[in-house]
Formats: sequence, structure tokens, C-alpha cells
Amino acid sequence: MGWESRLTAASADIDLIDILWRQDIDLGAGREVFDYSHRQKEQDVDKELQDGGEREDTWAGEGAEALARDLLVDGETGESFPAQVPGGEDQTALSLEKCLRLLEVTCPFGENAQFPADVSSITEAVPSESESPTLQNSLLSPLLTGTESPFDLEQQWQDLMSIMEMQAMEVNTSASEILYSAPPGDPLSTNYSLAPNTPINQNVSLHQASLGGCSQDFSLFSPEVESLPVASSSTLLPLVPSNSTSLNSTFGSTNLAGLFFPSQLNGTANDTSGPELPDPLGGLLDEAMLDEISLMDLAIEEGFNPVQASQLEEEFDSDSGLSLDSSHSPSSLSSSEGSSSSSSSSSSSASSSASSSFSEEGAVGYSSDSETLDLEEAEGAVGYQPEYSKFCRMSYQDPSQLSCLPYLEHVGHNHTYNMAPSALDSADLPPPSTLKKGSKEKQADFLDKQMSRDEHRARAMKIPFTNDKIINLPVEEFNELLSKYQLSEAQLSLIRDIRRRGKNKMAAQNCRKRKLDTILNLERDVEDLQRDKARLLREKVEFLRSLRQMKQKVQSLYQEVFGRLRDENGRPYSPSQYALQYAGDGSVLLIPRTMADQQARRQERKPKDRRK
DNA sequence: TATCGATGTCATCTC
DNA sequence: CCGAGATGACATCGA
Repeated sequence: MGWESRLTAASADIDLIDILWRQDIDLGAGREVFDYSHRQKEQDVDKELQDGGEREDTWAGEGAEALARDLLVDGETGESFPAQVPGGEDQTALSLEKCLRLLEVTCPFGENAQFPADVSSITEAVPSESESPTLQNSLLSPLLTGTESPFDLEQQWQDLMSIMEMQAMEVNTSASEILYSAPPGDPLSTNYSLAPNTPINQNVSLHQASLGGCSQDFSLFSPEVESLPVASSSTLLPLVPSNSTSLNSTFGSTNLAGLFFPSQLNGTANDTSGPELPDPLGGLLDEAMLDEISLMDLAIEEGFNPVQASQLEEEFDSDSGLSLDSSHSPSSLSSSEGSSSSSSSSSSSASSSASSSFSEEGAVGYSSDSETLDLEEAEGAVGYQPEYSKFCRMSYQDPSQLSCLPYLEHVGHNHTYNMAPSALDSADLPPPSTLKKGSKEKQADFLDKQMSRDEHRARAMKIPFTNDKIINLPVEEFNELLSKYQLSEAQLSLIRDIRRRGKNKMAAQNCRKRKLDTILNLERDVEDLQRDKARLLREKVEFLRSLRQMKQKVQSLYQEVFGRLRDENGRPYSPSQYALQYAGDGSVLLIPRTMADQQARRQERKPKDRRK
């Protein structure tokens, strides 16, 4: 990937990060939900759920089709709900208190965390319609209805994550292939793809209700419910758990009064199915799924490669020796810029010790301590010799020094082009015919060929000092040196040109190195951003998963509680006529659906207005 | 022979 | 204003 394209990708990454956080905020999640201790707990719960959901695998066949219909029917709530509840048959199920405790214990938001403030999203989520009168096999299953597309986005995300963790495999697999290949048979996947319905006995008429085993020492009505015009003691039935603090601790003070309000009355859309229990969280789940979709789109559009991301993540986590951090490299921006920015001071400080070694003065900007060669003997040395770096794509070695290293001979360039014929003192070059084939002469010839144009010129003009001095001496010492000799105007002009070109040559080398370092640092920034992006995506997936688990638990508790309600005649309440509602103080109320709908609509407007 | 990377050089600007 | 450094543009070489 070119660094230019990476730059654009980096800006997109920043945007993505922003989008991710905003989505999380919209979902009402604080950042504490990304705490790994929370997630660890959620993963444990996830395993339990998978174990419990396996029996629903047989639903996979018709489930997808039903799901597609559900999505078409109600894009807002996106939820269908079980048509019936097995009456009072399941009397041995968990007690309400136990259910609520379960909810509390497994709540991934932590003790002090609050439910999303966007209550309407939860309120909307309560389904009121069902497309299928099918009896349910599980209490959990109704939660899953209609919220997942046939593609099973959650499963795709899990695939994405698993692939990211596999890291080394399937490098050539495209993101889209990964995202849209949901392997069959996954318990979780099939679990969420199914839409079985909870049967509910609808033949209930009641004005009073009681819940066996519930204590009475809890507040009966929430302020919101009391303010309702229809509210009366005969219709508002307190359903208070024996341990309301668990509920409070779970949901805090957040207004969840409408949590279990169905958005519509049941039984209006399906004559055969009868009323159903609502899914209190379907809308929220829909929102989350939409986020997932948009995220996946982003991932695909931005060319996000999960495998690459995982590799980057591994790099980020392992802090291996292969780290791209060039701060340890002499070519790093920090070191190079530091030396570069202090070049003037180092030059001036070097001038104070110039008498000891000219090589120090030559070390303008990018010299290294390893430079120990006597540059006075190496004409044309420009004093730039960084350590070898794997990022150093260009060689800045001094050609005259490299010439002493045959294996690096190819690095040195002898740019003697543009040299005026007069400048090339061919007389100084011994005729090849006169050369003995001795190694000394060979070397001399070789060094001669390695001389730069200015070196040849200097030799031709019989300049009495080395180019290195000409180039690297401070101005004062340079002028002093010139004053020591009787030099012609041509010689002086050449010396000044040599000095100018020599300095500019070093400057060009430093400039190019800085440019290279800048590119390398930008590439590293891009990689860092890609790691961040991958991490954020993983966190997003974790969050969505925990959110879904919470929804499942809340839904199952809702069903269980509602299914256990009995009127004074011992008959269950009709879900089409009554709904459960959480009050702010933790109490649970059974209220008529008309009230619930009103309240739900009221709460629905708030966040929408807020978003505008 | 064309191409490309590395390097040197010049012009110009900034400090 | 001068010197030095920085940098874009161009030229050249060599693989």
C-alpha cells in the first residue's frame, strides 16, 4: 500500500472512531462497558446461552424465512413476539426474584452502570405483533424474533472476530467473504435466527392480579404511572419483586418505566396467532444491528482486512522485536529531526572542537558516532553516515568511505557528469598503460575514479587543502584557511563553489532522509490507526454481544413474570391487554396496554427530538 | 532501449 | 545583508 493511500485511510479511520463512539453513546453505553472484566463475564454467560440454545437449532429451516417477513412487517420495532404462553404450566420455573437476580448478576453494565437513557428505543422494542402462532420451545427464543436478518449479522461479526484471532490464516480471504459467510450449525447463530413464539393464554380478564411469592413491601406505582389519567388501583397492579434493590441496582435511576411497554396492541395484525408477549428490546437490537451493518459497510468500503488488522493488533500487543517503531532507529523522525534541528548548534559546538577533528564538523545533521574515519584523508566526505537501518531505503554513506569497502562499492556514486573538460585534469590521472598492475595503483586508480567532480576540479586547480575542509570548516576557520594561502580568483571561486555544493549536497541528503522518515512515520501512524480501528471494531462487537445478552435476559424475565401472573380467578393475564412496566423505583407494574402505548409514544418522542 | 532509484546540483526561500 | 540550511526541480548515472 502506498503511503498516500494510507493517509486517506487514516483519515477515514479517525472518522470511523468518531462514528463508533457516537454509536455507542446512542446506544447508551458508557465506556466502562468495554472493560475487559465485564466482557469476560459476558463471555461466560455467552457459553451458557449457547448451551441452552442448541435445542433450537431445528428451527433453522423456517426461521430465516419468518425472519425476513418480520423485518418487512415492522422495520421500526422489528420484533415479533410469541403468541401464547403455556399458561400456568411452568410453575416450577424460576421465581421472579431469581430471575431478577439473574438479570442483575449477568448485567454487563456493572453495578453502577445504567441502562441506555434512550428509553424509547427499549420501549419501541416491545413487540406487539406476531406472524406466527407457533408454540415456543424456549423462553429465550421469542427475543430473537425479527431482529436478525437472514444473514445473521451477529454471527458474521463473530466470524470476523474469530478470523481476526486466527491471524495467520486465510490471508487472501476478502472481508466481504468473511462477513457474509455464516457457517451453519452455530448454536448462537441459529438461536438468533429463529423466531419461535411464546404461547400465551389469551383468555384472561382481570382487574386485579397478584404474583405468587412476591412480597408486598414495595412501592406500587411509579410517578409516571400515577400520572396517567387512566391510572387506578384496579388497573395498576404492582408486581414487585421480593428484592427490588436488585432491579434498582441493575437499572439504576434510569427511566425504564416504558421498558416493557408494547408499541401496539397485540393481535391486531394476526388473526390466528392471538396476542403475544412483547419483546422489550427489539428496537434497540435493531439499532445495534443497523450499527453493525453500517460498520461492516465501513469495513468493506475502507478495505478493512481483518487478518491484517489482527496482525497489526498482535504487533501492537506483543511489542515484539519486529516493532515498526523507528524511534530506536537512527532514521527515526525524532532522532533525525533532533539532530537536524540542532544542526546549527552542533555545528557551532563542533567549531569549538574543530581543531581535533574535522569529521565532527562534517557531521552536520545526520552524522553518527560510528563515523570515525579520518575525513581529512577522504576527500569529498560529506560527513553523513547513519547506521544501517532497515527503513533506510537510500544510502547516505559517504562514497569515498564506501569505496574502501568493496562489498559496498555499488553504493557509491561518482557523479562526475557535467564536469567541464578542463576541470578534469587528465594529466593527473596516470595513463593506464603506465600503470603497474599492482594493487596499490589499482586502488589509487579506483579512488581516483571515485573522486567527485569537485574533487577533480580542486585537484586540477591545485587547491592546497581538502574538499572536506572546504566544505565543513566553520566560516571563521574557512576564511582563516583561505587567508593562509595565496589563491587566485579562480581558485577562490572554485573553493566557494565547492563549499556551497558540498553543503548543499549534505543538505539534500538530510532533506531526503527527513522526507523518508516522515513517510515512514506516516506509515507507522497509519498502522497504528489501523490497529485502533481493529480494536474498536472488536470492542464494538463485544458490546453488541453483551447488549444482546442483556436483551435476552430481560425478555426472558419479562415472559416469565408475565406468564406467572394470575388474576383473582387464577387465570393468566392476556398479553394483548396488559403489559409489565418497570417503575423507576424498581417495582414492576402490570398496566393496561393502552396506558403502556401512550407512555411508550411519549417516551419515543423525546430521543427523536433530541436527535434533531 | 526504457525505466527507475539514487544522487548531485541549482534556484529559491527561510531563518 | 550574509551565511547556512531546507527543499523543489532537474540532470545524470547505473542497475
